[in-house]
Amino acid sequence: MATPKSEKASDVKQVRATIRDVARIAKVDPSLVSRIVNNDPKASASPATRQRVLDAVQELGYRANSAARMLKTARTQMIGLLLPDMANPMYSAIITGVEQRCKDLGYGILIGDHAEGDSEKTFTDLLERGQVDGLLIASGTLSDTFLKKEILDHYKSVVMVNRRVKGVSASVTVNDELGASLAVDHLAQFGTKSIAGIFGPQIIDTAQRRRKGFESAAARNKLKHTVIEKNSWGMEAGREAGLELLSKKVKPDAVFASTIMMGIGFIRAAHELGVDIPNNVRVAALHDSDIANYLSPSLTTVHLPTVEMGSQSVDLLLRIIGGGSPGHLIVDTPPVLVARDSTGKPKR
Amino acid sequence: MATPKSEKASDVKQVRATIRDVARIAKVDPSLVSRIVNNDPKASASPATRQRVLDAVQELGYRANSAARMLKTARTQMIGLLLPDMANPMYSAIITGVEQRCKDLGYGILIGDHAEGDSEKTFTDLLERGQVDGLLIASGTLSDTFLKKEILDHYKSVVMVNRRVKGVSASVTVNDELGASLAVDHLAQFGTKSIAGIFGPQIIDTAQRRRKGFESAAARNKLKHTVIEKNSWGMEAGREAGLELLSKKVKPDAVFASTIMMGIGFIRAAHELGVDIPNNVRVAALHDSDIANYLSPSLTTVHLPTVEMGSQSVDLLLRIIGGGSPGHLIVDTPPVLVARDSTGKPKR
DNA sequence: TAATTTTAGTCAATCGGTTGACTAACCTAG
DNA sequence: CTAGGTTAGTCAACCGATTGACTAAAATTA
Repeated sequence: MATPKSEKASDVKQVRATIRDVARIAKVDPSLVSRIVNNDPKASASPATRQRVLDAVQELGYRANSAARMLKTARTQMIGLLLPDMANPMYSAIITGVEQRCKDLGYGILIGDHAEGDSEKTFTDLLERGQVDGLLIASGTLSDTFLKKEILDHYKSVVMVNRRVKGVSASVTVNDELGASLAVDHLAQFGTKSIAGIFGPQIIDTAQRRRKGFESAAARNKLKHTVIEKNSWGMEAGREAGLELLSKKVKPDAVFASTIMMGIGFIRAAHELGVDIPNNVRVAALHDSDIANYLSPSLTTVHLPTVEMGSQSVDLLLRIIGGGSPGHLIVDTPPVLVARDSTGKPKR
Repeated sequence: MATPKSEKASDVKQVRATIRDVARIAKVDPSLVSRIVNNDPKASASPATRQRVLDAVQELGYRANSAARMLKTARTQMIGLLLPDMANPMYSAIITGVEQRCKDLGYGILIGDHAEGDSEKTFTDLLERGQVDGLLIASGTLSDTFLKKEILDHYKSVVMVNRRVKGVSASVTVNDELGASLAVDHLAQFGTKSIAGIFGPQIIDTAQRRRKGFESAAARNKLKHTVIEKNSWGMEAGREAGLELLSKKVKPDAVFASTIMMGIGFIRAAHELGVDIPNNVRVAALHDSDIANYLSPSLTTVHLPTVEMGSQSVDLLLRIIGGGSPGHLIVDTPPVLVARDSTGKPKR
């Protein structure tokens, strides 16, 4: 019988090395291995021993079994991220931020995308599986009362992202109000007399803040302003609002779309009605995304620090998990106006 | 001293009931509880006992600790999903499918979004943490050789989504070739003489299949056809291709964009050059998404069964995890043309 | 009725790491 | 030279669920 060459790169699924394997090779106790790989300050090992352990870890490609660690420590090193809709660029920016930060901190992300309707099941699943140390909720669609009830029931570490819910004591938001007013200030520069704002449901605090920014900036700029409130934040809502506004005899000089999706819908409506942007009406929207460059005309937006919002949500959540105090954080990176063709060149 | 009312709804984080708690209340051995809750056929319990156990489970709100279960069974009930870019509607459709199926089957999704560059780290992290039973890779950007090397090294259950890689024995794709030819057939209906196709890097098999479908359909329809190969699949690549094509003296009558993002970029280029769609040039793209309705003109697309691709990937992966044989699956839901304004009305 | 099978359930080892308590050897200071 | 303190490391009890092996009683069969 031929001697098997060696164990390397065999066709057999390799059995993962355990801490005991490492201990055996390094000739130490498993507990010492554990302490060394985890940088436990209580680990006292001579440099030589430490090196032996590290070498053994290297040689075997040892990585702690996360299930065992979870079981013992009651920590999963994972957080749940609940989103309504991955396709929305706002949310994908948030994910990016969450992902970056989690990667740095060695946390995994368990995702819960919930399309309309089944939201509640996903949500409770994620919680009840008990596979996450905490939860980030970036959902504009779940109702306050549902959130409150479930969250309080399960009493978990939860951070709301881009929204605040009464009864939930932690959130991370951006300065929506300032963002909205930047857009309005910009729109006001063109000899503008009247402006319309298009908003999502005002039951959501984010929409309220945007509206507040819109109204105060409009007033400050002495613009005649009107508000349209739709019952969603999407492209269709923006288009509908656009059709309403632009089919009137007196059209507004400028339009503020409170979400980029609404801005896209608005541009579409203008095309349908043959209204020229920016000559007949100027438009700016909140939240910047690459797509804004590829619309015709390209869409002026206000860049919100959404990626930062994502990463700071992670920080806050982990602080809470670690026993720290919750709180309501507003990302301090300021919104920035990104002027594009939909607002044309400023007069004057 | 006041007697504490009861344990309900206290301010203390509730300790999760363990299987022993259930066993104690139901007056049975923990092992029996385990067998009953898992529908183990070996469980033999009288109806009365079974009911007592079920009641106790209910009463305590018992849910098995997943870490403990993972540890013992060496199954995590989670799969990893590696994506290059959540913002791309193609990928968000895939996620939707994956999510739906996973939810039905009680699997969790550990997400790995990898922006350009750090791809490799995310990838290996996900694998090495050993927190997933298998991996779905829907990345157009990771190189074949890297994938092959890493995958073979770790010898894991892996399914490629929307792409095939030599050396990886499982994949799920859609009928890209048919999709492309549907678009070309449609574009050929307008007295079209010449057509151009815009593609991403032809090292990726998906791009190759699309090109093949384009060329054979163009030939079948007796169209003079040219191909532009860009080194990415995004909006900017589409725009650049558009600028090239449309600034020539002789423009093609029709353009096939092999991705919707390229289609968006192409429309933008046409606007920049003042070329009217569909009167001067018609365009259709592969992959349908809501955004297509809101472009101006709205974009004719071919709907690909991307959601199905996602869910069928899960099925295949779980089959492999369960010891089944891998294979290359093509989703059999056929692509469907969705005619919109960018191709105008058919002549004749 | 005695032998055998089935039913109903229990026992105990195990998965792989972690962590408080403990010990033996060595070092330092009085 | 020895008490007291470090240093280097070991021991063993968990964490919570699963599962093969086992037993006692009940039901069936011969």
